[in-house]
Amino acid sequence: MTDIPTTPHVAPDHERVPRYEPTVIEPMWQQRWADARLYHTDLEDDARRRFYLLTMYPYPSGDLHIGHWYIKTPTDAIARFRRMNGDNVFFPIGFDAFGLPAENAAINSGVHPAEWTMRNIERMRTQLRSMGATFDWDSEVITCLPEYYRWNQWIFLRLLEAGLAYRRMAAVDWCPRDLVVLAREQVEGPDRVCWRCGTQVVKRDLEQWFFRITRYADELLDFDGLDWPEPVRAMQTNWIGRSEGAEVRFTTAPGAHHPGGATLTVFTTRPDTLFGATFMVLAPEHPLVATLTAPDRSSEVEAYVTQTRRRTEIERLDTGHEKTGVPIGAEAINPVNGERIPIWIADYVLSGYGTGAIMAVPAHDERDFAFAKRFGLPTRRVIAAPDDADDAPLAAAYVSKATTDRLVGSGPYTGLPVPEGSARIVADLVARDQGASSVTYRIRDWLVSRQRAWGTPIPVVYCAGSCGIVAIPEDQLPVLLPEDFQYRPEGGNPLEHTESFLRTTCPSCGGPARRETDTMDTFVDSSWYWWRYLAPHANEAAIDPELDTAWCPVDQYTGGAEHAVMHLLYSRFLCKALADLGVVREREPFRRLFNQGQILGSDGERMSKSRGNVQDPDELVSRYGADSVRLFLMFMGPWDQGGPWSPSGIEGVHRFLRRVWTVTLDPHGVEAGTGGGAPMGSTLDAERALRVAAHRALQGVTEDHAGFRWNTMVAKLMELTNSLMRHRGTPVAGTASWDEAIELLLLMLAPIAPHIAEELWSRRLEAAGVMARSIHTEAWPAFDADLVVADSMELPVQVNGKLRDLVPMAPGLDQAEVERLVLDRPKVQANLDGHTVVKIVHVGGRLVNIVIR
RNA sequence: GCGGGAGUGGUGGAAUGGCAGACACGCUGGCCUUAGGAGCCAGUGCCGCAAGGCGUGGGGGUUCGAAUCCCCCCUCCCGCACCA
Repeated sequence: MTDIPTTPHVAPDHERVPRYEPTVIEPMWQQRWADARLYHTDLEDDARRRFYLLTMYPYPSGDLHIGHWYIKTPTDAIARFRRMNGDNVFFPIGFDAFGLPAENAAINSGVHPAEWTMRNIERMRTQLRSMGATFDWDSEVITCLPEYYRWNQWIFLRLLEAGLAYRRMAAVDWCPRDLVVLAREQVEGPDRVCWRCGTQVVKRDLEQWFFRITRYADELLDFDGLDWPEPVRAMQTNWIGRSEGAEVRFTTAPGAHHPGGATLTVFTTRPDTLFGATFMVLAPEHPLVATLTAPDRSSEVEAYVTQTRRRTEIERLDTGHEKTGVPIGAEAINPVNGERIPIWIADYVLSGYGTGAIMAVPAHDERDFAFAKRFGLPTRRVIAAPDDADDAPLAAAYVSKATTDRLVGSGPYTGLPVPEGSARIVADLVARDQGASSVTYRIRDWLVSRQRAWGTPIPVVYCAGSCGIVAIPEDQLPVLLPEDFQYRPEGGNPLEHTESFLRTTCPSCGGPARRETDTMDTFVDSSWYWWRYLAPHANEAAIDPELDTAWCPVDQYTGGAEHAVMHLLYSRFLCKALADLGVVREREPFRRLFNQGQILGSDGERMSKSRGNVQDPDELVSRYGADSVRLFLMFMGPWDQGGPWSPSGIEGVHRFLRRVWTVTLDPHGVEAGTGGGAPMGSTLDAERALRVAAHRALQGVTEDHAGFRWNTMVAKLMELTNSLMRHRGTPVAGTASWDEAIELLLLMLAPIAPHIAEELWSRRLEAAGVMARSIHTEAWPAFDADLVVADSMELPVQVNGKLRDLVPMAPGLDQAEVERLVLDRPKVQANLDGHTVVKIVHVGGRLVNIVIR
């Protein structure tokens, strides 16, 4: 405990107690904290334990909304708590400053994206400061500045060298509204809409830059040692979509129009069903379709391929519609039994997954079953449950993978249990060079090209001579964005029309060359920004290796779950790639991740201007103060849950803070209209009760910090305040015990309601004539273990598990004494009447259960 | 369909094997006020005058004891979805 003397005797005259005016004290303290550089982190300090606390940096839209408060102010409470516990906390902030909204604003209003962005940043800095959060502004990162994006370019070149960045033609998703391609992760929902603007995307064939995230697919599935929420791990795992199975090589049978013998490889997760394959299906885009199609089938096949190409992806992926397809007039030979099966094409087989070809086993696959039924193709059962006959008829596909199932009608494998049969079939295929174990993933390489001007230029040129694609040498970075690009009414990428940018010389041959006009996906910027916070202005390197070693990985990251398969997956990928390149040390960027919930409007709907349910934080701050907003967001429920805004709820926490104010500054006050009702018992007993209340609160609050359980933490502080309020105006007020309780209350309040805690703390210091010092430099107190154990109690007594009585007794009695006291009670006796006591269960002095018959 | 999360008073929620409903909102009554959308006190799960009974989405089970653990089912939210 500290050495603060007893409560100054403020006159119990209400007029003498100043009002709680958060709008006056909050800006004042924010200024003083900034002047004192209270939250600048000395990154070189290795005397204290380091704690890197990161919260997702905002996009500078120009307006901070309540969601920013919901993630950032509790994160600030973590920072403040850890500092009080002696940690050297690094809690930086910056801006994700490239991106489309700035360009859209430029197109609409003519203001340059850089100007729009920097103006918004200026405004948002003020708003962020109004939270009273302890951001270290000295480390601010702004991604649209050359001192940042030149290192995006440097990273790009390293990836290019390592073969982790490449360019290829691909059918990509194009947003017709934003006029950009999108990464697969950025196309959402069954309607295939742009993640940013909600417009339905279309397919286009374009040359694009990719990052080879697929190389890390397996490693990205490993979350070992990471403390991450289950939903995000599940989403990433799902997204990566690892499937184990086998590739099986079929061959084509000779036909009138082709000699046969071509290899057709299929991927299957069910090699155990190979004997049940009754036909084969190729994706309409499969390269062998043209050569295998029989002449008399070609017009129908071509028509189907054309139709497929014309159909939108939505139609094609709609699982509801009836399956379509056509036979191509060729046959494949099943490698296990030499059987000839017909080859079809159908759009339910996707060219981009597996080998773009499947063996169809209608008996054991729902889709194949539906297809076979539609076109009258045969169905052959090859798997049976233990109780089924070998030829039990199938009303639907039997897709069970029960290990007790066995193979039937499968030649030499008949009778084997499924797992063994599967393994034997694959082993035999491998031995005969007709197949191999295989793993397939659903994740695709990360498409990073964007046809936009407000982003990091991709640092390559196209040589007009014979050099081809040439990387800009490292010492010529950054490739600066031109300042004079102009938006054109017809849209498109202005860089394509900016001659000063476009025309350059080839670094290889010195001849004329054209610059790449694609810029990078802004998710590249956000995939490594936390390293840059450590040395935002360093000219020598993107990442300082010593600071990386000292501070990374990030200890705690907080932000929304909406980036589960975008930002959070890209960041893990880039970390692993940079580790392989020797740029950073660790292979995972964020040790512990927390996703807050979403704040809804008071109508329970998503906040939106059109619904008119938006809560403007600035307005709330000017009405209630930042501390009340912070506290309400923490009090409304578990942090990961979010929920609707409640206008009366914030009144409730504001009322609580006023009570804290009153009880601290006016301990002897008595409310008009009450008798000043002194609680029962002696002052000594009351003092002890108050100390017990304070130390129990401290114990609970300390525990709640570990799990970010803000709601119960605030509840405990309310309880303590209620206890103090009950003793206000009694002889207990102003005693040493009272002062201890007040002091603990303020210290516990400091991380979550930093302004009022600081103000009340300073007033107490001043009144006591002690030199001023910030409550935020105080140590987190330790609770007194003797006080938190009960010294008297009411023992709950159950009869057959139902509560029947509460028996007052001293703790520490032995079981015989407890039983005597309990069995003496009339209420207990009444319940035992006419029954036999079978046994009495004692639960560690906390409860007794009498079992009767 | 697959994966994940959740279901408790009028409301937000608390309790993760041991007194269900902490804390707060709202509501009711009272006090005090020139007044108050301020402050203070008391009450508030449901049924019942009471004694008492019932009660954590539904059903079953394990246990001396279940909101909590197990099995089956229902509902809602999120993500993925013809991925072979």
